[in-house]
Amino acid sequence: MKMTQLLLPTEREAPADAQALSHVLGVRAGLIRQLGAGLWTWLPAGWRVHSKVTTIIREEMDAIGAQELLMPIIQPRELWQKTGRDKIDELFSLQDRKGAELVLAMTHEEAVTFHVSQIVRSYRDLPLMLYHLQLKARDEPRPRAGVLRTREFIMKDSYSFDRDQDGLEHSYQLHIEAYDRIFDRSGLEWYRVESDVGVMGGSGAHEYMAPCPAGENEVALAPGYAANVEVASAEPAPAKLPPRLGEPRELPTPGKQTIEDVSVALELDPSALLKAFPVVAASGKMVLAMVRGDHRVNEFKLRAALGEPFRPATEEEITDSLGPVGYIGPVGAELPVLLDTAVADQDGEWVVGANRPGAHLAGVAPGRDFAFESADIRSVEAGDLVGGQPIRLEAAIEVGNIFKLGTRYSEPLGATYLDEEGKETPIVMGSYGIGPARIAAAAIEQNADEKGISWPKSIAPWQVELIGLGKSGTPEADAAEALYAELQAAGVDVLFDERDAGPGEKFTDAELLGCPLRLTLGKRSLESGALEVQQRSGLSELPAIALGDQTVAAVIAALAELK
RNA sequence: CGGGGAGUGGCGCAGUCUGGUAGCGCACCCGGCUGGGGGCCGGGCGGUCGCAGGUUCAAAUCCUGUCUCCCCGACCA
Repeated sequence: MKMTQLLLPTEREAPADAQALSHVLGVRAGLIRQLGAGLWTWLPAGWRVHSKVTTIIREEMDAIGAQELLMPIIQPRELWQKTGRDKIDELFSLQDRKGAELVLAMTHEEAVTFHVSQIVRSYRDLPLMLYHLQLKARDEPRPRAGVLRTREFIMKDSYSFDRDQDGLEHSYQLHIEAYDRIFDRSGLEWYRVESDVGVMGGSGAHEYMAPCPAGENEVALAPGYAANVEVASAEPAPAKLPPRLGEPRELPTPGKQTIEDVSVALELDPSALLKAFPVVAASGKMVLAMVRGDHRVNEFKLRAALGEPFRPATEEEITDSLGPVGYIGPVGAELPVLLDTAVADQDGEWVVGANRPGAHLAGVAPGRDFAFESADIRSVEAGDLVGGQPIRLEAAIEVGNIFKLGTRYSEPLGATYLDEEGKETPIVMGSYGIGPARIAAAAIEQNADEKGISWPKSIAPWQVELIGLGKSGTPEADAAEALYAELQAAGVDVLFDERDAGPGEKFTDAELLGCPLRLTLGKRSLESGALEVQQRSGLSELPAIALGDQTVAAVIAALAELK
């Protein structure tokens, strides 16, 4: 591609409202432009990146025997009513001219299951894996960070259909292998982490996380361990408890309602206090969840422990059933107490609210002074141990997820088959997503420097950028033109900057755009008889390549050396 | 949805408080010079100041309403 024919609107300055690196550089390098909130156009160079990512995805999905198809984004609402997903706030809704209710698909479980339910009749038709690359639309409450969280985006989603749980495990394992290869080949640093299965149930899920500063998620990492903080479990540092009292003793704490205030007033470490978190479950049951004062309740874990969604209790509910907000505790409470394992597993006495204004109880021992059930309901903290190793927390963006659905969709949509005994059985499903745009954005975030982007070779818009110096008609410009033609003929993925512009402008743009290998041909090159070669990563100079019969072969060899 | 901020030429911004001929840098167009890190000289094009209504002799500027976008949080299969 010749630069003069390319729509590549590079910008010297960052858009004023951009924060995330992938947003700033995506716009400055001329890859993407915004149309509205969470609505982005991929310009030619950016679309090349996107296409390279989707090509890798297709190759690896095909390699595990998945078949590509294409399903509509506009779908009858009725289908979504059958699975109950028509209630989701993020679902875009519309009507046609006849008033028929339609939705814009957020994913395609309903559609693919609908088809499979009609087509698949026998156990002989299974297993089956289907995928497509299609737009998803989500009415996000808050799109942000350029292309990282948008209202419309292309997603690769695949679906597996098996006879039973064992079959699902196998399909799931195939996807793990394919996904590992996809993210490796895309040049990302990534982790496969355990994730929350969410309210939809299912028997297991993993997320693929790419660490980057603009990431919206946090992952807990230790040698041999990686999990979304939503589900991560680790061993906490022990609470720093004062000497035992042997029985509860009331202490006056007027005006001290927060963990911090109470711990300062009593001269205790926050871990010596228990934090009470009253919640009301969807069924109406009220529960007093308790964690250590220095810990935080993890909503995902708590929901899992309760077995149903919940909301925090209102101030009125708290006052009616316990005591004044700021002084509530488990002793004498009429509510079931759900105590975090970090507390339940340590023998000792803690400080809790006395359920009376201006008072706390010290010397309270779980079990002796109040009954409880225990569960892991706290969020891990940096420094907690897993297998004796401290964990660290890192921001990351979710670039893919894999999910064991079970019969969540096959049952409501009637996707069944007849087994060997002629018995009607629901199909066991899995679903697997990847966001190519997020892969591109994560690659920018992970590899950028102060000059611009530094693409992994596999997904760079072009692998090579050839910069021709000197205005057209000069010998050096002619030589550059000739070299470009030879590179093209040899199948090299090359962008040729033959603009009538100054060298500074060309170099700066090349560094912004971030093609892995830069070739420079100017008057100086003709004098020395060699082409200058620089790799974008680290901006380090590589050995010059002699101009002549072997130039193209040498360029291809230099390219092969790059990661 | 709560909090904060912003809409003035393609981009980045000033001007708004204190109403009086719409400006600057970059980009763009023409001519010339320069030609290995966004170079120089000269001449140009381009904006009903987000939108609607109001106040006024006069509104980018004051008032009312409204739309859009961004950031933090909530939310997020």
